[in-house]
Amino acid sequence: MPTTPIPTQPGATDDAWLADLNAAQRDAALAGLGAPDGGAPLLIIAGAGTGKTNTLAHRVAALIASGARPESILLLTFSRRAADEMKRRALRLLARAASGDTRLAGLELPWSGTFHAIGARLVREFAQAIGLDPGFSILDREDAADLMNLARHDAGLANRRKRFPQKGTCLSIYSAVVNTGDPLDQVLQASFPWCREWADELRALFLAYVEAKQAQAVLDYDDLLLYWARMAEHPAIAGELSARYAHVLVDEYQDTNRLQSDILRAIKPDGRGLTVVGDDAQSIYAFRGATVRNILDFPEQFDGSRQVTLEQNYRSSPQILAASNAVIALSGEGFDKTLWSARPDGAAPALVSVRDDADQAGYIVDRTLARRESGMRLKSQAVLFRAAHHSARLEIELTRRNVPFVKFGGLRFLEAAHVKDLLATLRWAHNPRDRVAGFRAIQLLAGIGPKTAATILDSLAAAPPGSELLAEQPVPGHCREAWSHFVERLAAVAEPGAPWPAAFERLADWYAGQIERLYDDAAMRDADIRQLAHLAATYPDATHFLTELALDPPEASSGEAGVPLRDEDYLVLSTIHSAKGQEWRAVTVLNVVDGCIPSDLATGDAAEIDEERRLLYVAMTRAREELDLMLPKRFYVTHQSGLGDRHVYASRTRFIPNAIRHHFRDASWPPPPPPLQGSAVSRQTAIDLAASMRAMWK
DNA sequence: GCTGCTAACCTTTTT
DNA sequence: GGTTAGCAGC
Repeated sequence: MPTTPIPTQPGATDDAWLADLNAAQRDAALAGLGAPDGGAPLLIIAGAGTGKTNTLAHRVAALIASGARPESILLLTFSRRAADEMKRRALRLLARAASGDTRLAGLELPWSGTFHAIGARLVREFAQAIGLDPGFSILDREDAADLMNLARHDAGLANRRKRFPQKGTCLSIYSAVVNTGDPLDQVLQASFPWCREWADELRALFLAYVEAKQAQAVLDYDDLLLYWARMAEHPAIAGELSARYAHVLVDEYQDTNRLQSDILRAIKPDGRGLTVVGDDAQSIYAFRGATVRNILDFPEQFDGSRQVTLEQNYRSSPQILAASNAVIALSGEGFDKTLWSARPDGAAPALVSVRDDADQAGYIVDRTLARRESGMRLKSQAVLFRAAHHSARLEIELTRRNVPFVKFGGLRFLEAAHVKDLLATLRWAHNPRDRVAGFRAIQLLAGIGPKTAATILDSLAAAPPGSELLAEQPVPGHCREAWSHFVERLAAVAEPGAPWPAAFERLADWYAGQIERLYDDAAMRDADIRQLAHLAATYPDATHFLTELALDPPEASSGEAGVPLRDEDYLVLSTIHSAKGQEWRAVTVLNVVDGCIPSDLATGDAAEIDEERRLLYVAMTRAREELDLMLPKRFYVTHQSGLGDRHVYASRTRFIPNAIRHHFRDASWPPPPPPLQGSAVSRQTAIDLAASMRAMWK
């Protein structure tokens, strides 16, 4: 550990490594640095493209330079990618500040990651203290919904005369209650009014769901936060955590929820040593329980807090920024800030009218290729959209014209049924109490269905823990041989000290043998299984593999082609949500029409509409030089058979009313055909082509 | 009790 | 256009 602090105190503003920061950024990076307790609570309001990551990285570097131990810094970001980026930049800065000081070699920031990932680590660490099996497994959203469904059936709610909410809806309601801290009735009233009549049944169902999770030693996503928050209420654990983390830094604070702010308050009750960064104008996760109140009320919640506002935008041309500012200015409450840009002028953002989906795709492929011709790599261009399926037509067109692309958001690798099959099997091998995993895994065998699976799981649950009863389970006679093969592979991968990833590869081989029977398109799925085995080799053991896969899944998917290699060039397709924190030279936003932005499904109340407006703002502010907003005139109605032609006419999004129209320029595609004017030759000279045609045959 | 078929339903964004 | 519940047949 460094013993002599590198001479970087507040005020030492002439240090070379701070020279790239403007005054506000420097203020944010260095505030309260000398204070032994980390200094006053700090709120950094960082507008889009104002160098937020860079500023935070400088602050992390400055903390370490002034003597903070890297393991005393808790850095909470919205993705592991963001955490890695932050760490990379901070280390580079430190190296510069110390001019090659060897003490900095190999420095790590061990406590950086998402709330959920850090929560998983801490809950595992304190598991014994809170009466939890440290070997607990983590349910992703689908697994959690499956478990909810089991509880739903057990409670006899699945076949009521009047339809009871689906498993996914039940889970959403449960999750909303946990994350917002609001009572069930209020959540139902506000977000699920059509389920109000089921309040009592839902309450009973949620109790059964919680009991099932506890009996099976499984945690869902919400539990990672909930257990963290609740255990941090106990003085002994709170004391330990606040002593351990002298500095807590939170990125994207506008997208945190009530439970997350509870956690922060438990670790840093007076907010000293706490830094939060965010932009209320980019809050887009209310549907997940995030509340913009966390950031808006920060000054009231923490006495004596300091606030720094970053307003100089380094990303976008003044034209793009002006248009984005105009869009967001029409929204209501927020911190006062006016972004300005010193970047060179560019073209005004375009509102591109096209006939329909097909023309929209055609226009984008043409423009993308034209930009690449003029030297802009595909990777510097992105297409953004509200919902994952909006890009379907474009994906077809890109494939047809051989333009490589990678899609972020939407259906992921891990959600594919075959990948889930194999992971469930591995999970069950490691946690035999995990009923959802077991239920799925057992039924992979031919001739075993839900009834046999349930019988086996019941019989195992009744058996003393650790017994070797698996092989003797009552499977039908014709499955006996297959069953013993299965049990043997399971035992091999679960055995303590089993060779990793070799044991998993054997399990994958076994599963590959089942694919043919289970699915029609076996070849593609087989390739995915091999890729999964490949991925497994990059983790030290099964627990890390399963935990990190559930929390930081590989995020890109690109159809059947597989993820292109890092150095290949490809066009980026992304949901707006997944585009958070990124930027490209040219950005195209699909379907900027009412019904898509705002989504038809999110026009309930003013707050929802405002969130959709911020979504458009986030999309627009990703662009550096060129921004196209697509306006397809005609929308095909999706729910019709075959080659139906039913469609509706769409209109420009309500977020760009005529009052701010002057920030945009109009374009359309395909371009109108050139007027038939012609030259003098074409009009006057009479050449007898007809005679020459006839002459050919004479 | 398993498997395959038909009929009905819902359709966003993510850790 | 995809998933889920219920039913008939093996």
